[in-house]
Amino acid sequence: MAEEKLTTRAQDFSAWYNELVERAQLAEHSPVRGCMVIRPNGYGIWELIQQNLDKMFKDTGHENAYFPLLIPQSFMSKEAEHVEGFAPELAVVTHGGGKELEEPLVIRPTSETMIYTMFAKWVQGYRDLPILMNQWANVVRWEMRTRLFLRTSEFLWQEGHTAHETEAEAEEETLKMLGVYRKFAEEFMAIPVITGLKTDSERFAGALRTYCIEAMMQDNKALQAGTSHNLGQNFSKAFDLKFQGRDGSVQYAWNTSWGVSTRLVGGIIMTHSDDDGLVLPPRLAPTVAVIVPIFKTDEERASVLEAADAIYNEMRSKGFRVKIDKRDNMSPGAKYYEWELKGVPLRIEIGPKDVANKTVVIVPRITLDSREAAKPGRKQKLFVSMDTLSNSIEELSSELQAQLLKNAIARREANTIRGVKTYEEMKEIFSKGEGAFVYAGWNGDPAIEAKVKEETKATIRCIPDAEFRSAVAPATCLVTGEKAKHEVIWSKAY
RNA sequence: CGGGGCGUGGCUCAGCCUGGUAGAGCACCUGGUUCGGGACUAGGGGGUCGGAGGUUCGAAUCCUCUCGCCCCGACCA
Repeated sequence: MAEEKLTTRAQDFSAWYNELVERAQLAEHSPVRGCMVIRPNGYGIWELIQQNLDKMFKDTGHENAYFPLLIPQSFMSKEAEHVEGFAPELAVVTHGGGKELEEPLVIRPTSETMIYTMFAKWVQGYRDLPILMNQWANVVRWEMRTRLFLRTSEFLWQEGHTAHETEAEAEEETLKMLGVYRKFAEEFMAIPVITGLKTDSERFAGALRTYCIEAMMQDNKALQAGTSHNLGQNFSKAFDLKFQGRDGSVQYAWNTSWGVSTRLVGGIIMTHSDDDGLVLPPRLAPTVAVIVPIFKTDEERASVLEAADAIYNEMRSKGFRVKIDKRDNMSPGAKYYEWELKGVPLRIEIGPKDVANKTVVIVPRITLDSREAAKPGRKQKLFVSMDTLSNSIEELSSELQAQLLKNAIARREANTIRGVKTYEEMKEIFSKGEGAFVYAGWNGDPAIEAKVKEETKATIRCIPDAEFRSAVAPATCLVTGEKAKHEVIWSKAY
């Protein structure tokens, strides 16, 4: 017995998450309060997120740039709501080179103020628009309570910033990028998301409207996985971002900003992983398959390693992210547990019998409905030919990817409650720990939203887009009984 | 910032009440036997007990102060 088992999700979801992140060597707490060190296993996931999202941004016409970490404090206060929203969580640099600075510099919590200052210099006429830009960066928000990946004082993210000639164009861009996020969540992270509009209380400080993608974690709490803001002319007016229009008049530009962060890694963990450890969607797994050679005698060792190496080299040359585990101080069983903990989607076992048969055994990290069921209490074992191994890896990867999304959708639907009749009923639901997504009518009054938050800890995650709404829209506000203005989703959230 | 808990080899923790300058399991190193679901065995290396001050012949242990971390709450991606 080497390692003890993880705390299970049922025992303590929060402890399960923390143990998993550390034991799978994704990240750990740094010597600096609230900041995390992202280890290679975790950073590899982020790198794949970056690569794939970056391609999607470029395919939609955006370019990357980089703006500075430090922002003059005065910039922050130019937009009234913005400063109010971010002031409490700013880290401020007051000294440089041993001397007190004339004006303190804040470490960016987000870069609107710096970026629109620069955009203002670059834009004179309508022909200079649109500007479609993105940056990959770190930001700092001095959070009171932190959790690895989900909320840390410093985090990595991308922030897209655009400037447009018209309000309609800005709105189109805002929704387009929300769509990109949704596509990425579903196709790469295998996380089903609900798109929708934030209420005023959850809106980005300084935005006209904030749209979001919301996902349900395994404890039925919501995770805001990405946001896309229509900033209107709030920042262009604050930063004097003007252009001369087609009619000759001077106008303020229309801006959008949108971002996702390393929080997505936390979302992937909390959506798919199980009591054995991390489960990763193949498309974002730094290692898609690990080869474990098995042998007893020296002769077996030689032939098995030769075959395993051949397979390894062939798969690498074909571009598969595979690893081979040749450690000789560990039994195969111990290796299985370790790679399962680390979330590798496919395990390829190769022993003397396989070498003789020109086959390997592939064990998928989760059960695939598309394959023959395993014997009770056992894992699925798939015997595949060495000759067609790359096809098998491709097929199994996409089956596993699809299975994860399917499982996540099923779980979300099973924990979604529509048609709640009374507020008491909803209170009852949220008092029971498990949580849910509760669809209900709302009269649009922020005071009601605040009251419910106070009494249940649940908040309005979003006003869902049409495709997510109930077939029959709730006619009345669940709390007041007045005519409902919107159907909204209530949930506890991270 | 309020409430709770904790700082002792890399990790998890015991020792503290009833002071006598450290101990276990895991991990690590070396050898042998093992290896298709968490191996066994023999030997070995590594800590001055978060920090500072105090009491004492003597402090991981008692006292004071301090720093940090974790959990719960208010705030948030």
